[in-house]
Amino acid sequence: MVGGKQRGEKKTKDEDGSLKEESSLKDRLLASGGEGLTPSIEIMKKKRSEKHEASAEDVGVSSSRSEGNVDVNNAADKNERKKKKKEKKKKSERNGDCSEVVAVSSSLSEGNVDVNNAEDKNEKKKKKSKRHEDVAVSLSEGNIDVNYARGRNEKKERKRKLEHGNNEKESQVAGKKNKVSEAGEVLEETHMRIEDNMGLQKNVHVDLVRNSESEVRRDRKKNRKEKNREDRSSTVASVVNILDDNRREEVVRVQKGPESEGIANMNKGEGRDRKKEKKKKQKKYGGGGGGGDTEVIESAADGKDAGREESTEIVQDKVESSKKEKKKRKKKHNVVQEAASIQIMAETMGNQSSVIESDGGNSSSIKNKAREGKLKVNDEGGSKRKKKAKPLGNGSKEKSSKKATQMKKDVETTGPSEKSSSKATSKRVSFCEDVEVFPSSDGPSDEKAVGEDGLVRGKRFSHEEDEMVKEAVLNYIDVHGLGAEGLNMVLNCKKHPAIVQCWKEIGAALPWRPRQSVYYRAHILFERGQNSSWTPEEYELIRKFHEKHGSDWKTLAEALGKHRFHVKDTWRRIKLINMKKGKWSQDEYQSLFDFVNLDLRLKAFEERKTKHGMLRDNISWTAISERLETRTDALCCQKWYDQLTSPLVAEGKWLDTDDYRLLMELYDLDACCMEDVDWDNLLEHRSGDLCRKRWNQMVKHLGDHRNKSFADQVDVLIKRYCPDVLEAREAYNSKPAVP
DNA sequence: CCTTGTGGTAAGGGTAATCGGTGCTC
DNA sequence: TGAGCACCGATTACCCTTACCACAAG
Repeated sequence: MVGGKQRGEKKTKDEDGSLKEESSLKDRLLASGGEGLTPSIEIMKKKRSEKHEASAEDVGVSSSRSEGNVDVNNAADKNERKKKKKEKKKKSERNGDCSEVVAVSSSLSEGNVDVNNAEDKNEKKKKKSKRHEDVAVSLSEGNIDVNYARGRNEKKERKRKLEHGNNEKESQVAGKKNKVSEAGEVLEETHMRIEDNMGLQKNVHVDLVRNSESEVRRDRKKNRKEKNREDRSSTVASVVNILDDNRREEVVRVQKGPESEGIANMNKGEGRDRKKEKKKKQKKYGGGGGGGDTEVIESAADGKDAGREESTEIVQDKVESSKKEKKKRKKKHNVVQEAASIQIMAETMGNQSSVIESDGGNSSSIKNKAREGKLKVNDEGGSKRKKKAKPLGNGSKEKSSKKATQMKKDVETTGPSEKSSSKATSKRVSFCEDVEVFPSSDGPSDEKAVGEDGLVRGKRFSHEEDEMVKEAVLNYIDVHGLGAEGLNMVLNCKKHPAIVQCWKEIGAALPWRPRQSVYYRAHILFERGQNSSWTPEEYELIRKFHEKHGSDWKTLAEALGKHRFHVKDTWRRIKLINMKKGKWSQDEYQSLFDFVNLDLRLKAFEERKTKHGMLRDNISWTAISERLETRTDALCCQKWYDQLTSPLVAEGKWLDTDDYRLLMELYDLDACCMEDVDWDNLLEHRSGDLCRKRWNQMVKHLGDHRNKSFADQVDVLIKRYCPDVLEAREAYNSKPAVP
């Protein structure tokens, strides 16, 4: 409740500030169906239509465009046939041997499907009347996904049944496990329902194919309408006014101070307010802020959820008790009870790894574990890597270790990291702010990872560094004779006044790293769970927990035997109610571009703040994801940088801003096909080959539009890459970085 | 009472690894 | 037509920093 919903509330609460104005700006822009977003396009379109009037070559253009439709249909038919064949093949394989299917079981893929199932189920509970509509929505991604999902669900169904059978056997042994099998039944029923829905979806499928065809026609019609729009100049003027207003507001805002922020700062300013509110609310838990909602939902839930509900209750009980403990800090910590409840959790969840080392273990055993690799360390990364290693990133081990020693030497001369508190050093690291030439996939280079204070930030811990951190902690325990409870004490040193400053000493072992980073890393290394995959039941637990208690990740993490970061990250992945999977739709692409463009535009009026080396454009992905509603922030970010931004940027051969220039030139040129373009003279500072290469990259992410005519493709892309964003980006980049 | 230092935590931007689908070639 | 392979996109897990808070010591 605290996360998404509270954000929604907050937005409405802040209606007096400029946020409202900015959001209304955005609303206005979006309400105009993207037209308002593209003032420069309108200007260009006007120019272009004038050009058309002057020349009499329209016939050629339109004929070439009409060819696009034929291609689309042919391609669609071809794909259709292929898919049917594949499906047949898959079906026969599935019917062949059930046990094979079980053997194939992968906990990860299981998780995926079941999450969807669970989501579907929730939806059904809440909106039973809308059942069929929901199915249609979940399927709206098209034919491929329907078949794909169906195949996967069939597999899962069989697996589920077998697992269910096992659960029944176990249930005779233990009463608690009975509840798990009940939950299994619920899941099974969900599967049945989903399969029923699949039947319906088969029928929907035909319509979808038809729709996609008519969509192409609709797009073309829409494009023509847009071109004929007469009121272009007024739109341009209004948007320019809006932007000017925005500029003025920005000045006022800077003068007023950080009172309210736009989408670009939504995560920061607003987030802070939210945090404060959240804290207050969390303090009031006992009274049940938001508990009312949950109760209603819970009472509405049918009895078959009892199994899972109960397991949730166990966690919640644990949460309540832990909160009481927090309140009565001076009370003795009841280790036995905690361990017992964790044990129950582990049994209920079937999570063998959930038994965290609450007893701390003795230092020697920890050492052994660490050395034997029982405590999971991230050294597998290097050897396991199949994929092409990205050039810089983590860097090779030798390289990083050499660098580390070098840095260590450097820092030792200047003294240990006494000044390493985040406030003292924050925003002092001047990493590459030149967005265009930032190697998109590499992260900061080693040199750039070293800040003015000589501390390394934004660079992953190497295996050697991990070992050093572990060694330092264990050393501290040995030297101070902390014994069996040592690790526990160090990781919770605040509870032990005698060693409250232990991190000063431990952090000194890696003087080139901020103490905070060492602290963080040590917690990860010693606290992360061994079982990294998530079960559908765990997903459901997180949802229910968050619904009731908000972001108290630590408590939940303790109960689940996982690290709180990972619990939190998992929540980030599952929190969107309308989350979509699979291929991105054109609408999603367009929306992503619109929101990123808006964010970049707003940034043009902001100070250019120096951030740490891991950040690139500092785009507010969370805010964008919330608006997009169908993809998580991480997915948006990844889509943007991995696919929509050219890999040529990483190679230093291309700039992000060149995308805009290229498209503007192509739009002006109004060529019918690629051959008509004089690529060599398109951009002054880029070769023809490069321009063509980048064009081909852009076309790759046009989805259905890939089969359209060249001119139509330019139209689609110019709508995505609004030319006025070029100015905004240039304006932002030309500003001096503010620490 | 104020300031400073420290541990602790949530939030958020970003990366690495893996899996499965797709398309190309033979 | 189908097998084999490489590539690419989607997904998941994980990383790391920052901002902020609470609390204790000076």
